[in-house]
Amino acid sequence: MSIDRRSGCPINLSLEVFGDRWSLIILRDMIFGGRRHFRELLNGSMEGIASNILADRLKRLMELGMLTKADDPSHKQKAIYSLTEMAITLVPILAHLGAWGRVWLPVSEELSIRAELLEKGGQPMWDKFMDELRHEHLGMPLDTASGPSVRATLQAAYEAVVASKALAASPAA
Amino acid sequence: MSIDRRSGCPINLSLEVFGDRWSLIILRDMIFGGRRHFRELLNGSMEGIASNILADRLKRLMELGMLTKADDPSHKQKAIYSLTEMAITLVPILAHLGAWGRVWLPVSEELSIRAELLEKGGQPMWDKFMDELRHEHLGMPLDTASGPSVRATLQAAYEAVVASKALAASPAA
DNA sequence: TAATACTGATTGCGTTTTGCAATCGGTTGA
DNA sequence: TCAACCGATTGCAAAACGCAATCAGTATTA
Repeated sequence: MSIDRRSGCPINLSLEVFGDRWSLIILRDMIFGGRRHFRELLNGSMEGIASNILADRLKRLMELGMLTKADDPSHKQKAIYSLTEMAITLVPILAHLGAWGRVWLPVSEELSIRAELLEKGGQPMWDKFMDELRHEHLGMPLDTASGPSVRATLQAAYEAVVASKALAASPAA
Repeated sequence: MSIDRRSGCPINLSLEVFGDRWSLIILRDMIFGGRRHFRELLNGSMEGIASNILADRLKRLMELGMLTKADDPSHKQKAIYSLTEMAITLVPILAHLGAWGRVWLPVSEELSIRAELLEKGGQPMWDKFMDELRHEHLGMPLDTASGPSVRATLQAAYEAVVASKALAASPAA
């Protein structure tokens, strides 16, 4: 379950960590969707991840040091998953990945608005976002507590696009 | 063999293109190693790709528009693979991936020197590199023909580290 | 001219990983 | 008491993978 070590190349090792079809999807949902529980990740998954795959990937990501797990005080059986610093620093990679996909692949308008804003925001926005994630997942103090959170900003933009598309679909309603 | 389209999310679609253990490795060898032929990719692969997997991925990457294939005039049976613009614009992603891996994973010194230089060079170096790749693979004119090529610079740094490590291993020789 | 090596693949086969559906024992709130 | 929910786990089929052997055509060279 741990890393293969086919070679010591940084790109290869990175691929061995999240070079599959689900690991980055899970991290994306935790980072951008704010999901912390198994069921949130399972039912909220746009791509329809299966529960065994989710369980396997969560375990693997924990072994690799990308996630930690803790008991949720509100529910004895509930576990809460947290991003580690290692996972939080993926934000720039996810931003680039989204930007690349937006240019070259048949993305949907409402799902790409986040990537567009994140790309335009650039490093300052990524830094602010990572700072917020450190606060949320690692309990660190917020350095730059200014204005609405990056996640809220992205989410609001997403919902605005969804609303405007719904309006365009039934303008008389 | 084509894309799944589990969702229109840019990150998901990007993962469907190269979210496996080999596609990015092949592109890495073409971009940083300058490999253009099947055998070069097969035998030069540090991670030891199997020939059927290589054939499959080359075909898939062509279908996705990341590669093109042409006859090599020097050898009637030789095919030469070229990167498309779509693949060339992966350079910043590969740079970030390498930088992240260098920080968090057990990379080897000689294989991470390239990632280090590419990270330090930043966007200007990535632009220069992409310009060189466009020249090499797409026949475009070189906009910024100044100094040694980025690939040569990275390669020289790699070889210097290898040499210094060999010296350290047998100092009296 | 004949032998040898190299070209980009393809095939067969056994192993591993993946995806899906059903299910698990325990917890919670009504 | 009972249905809904919690994080998983299991069985099973399909796909992907890794490896070795092989292919036909081409170039090199003895």
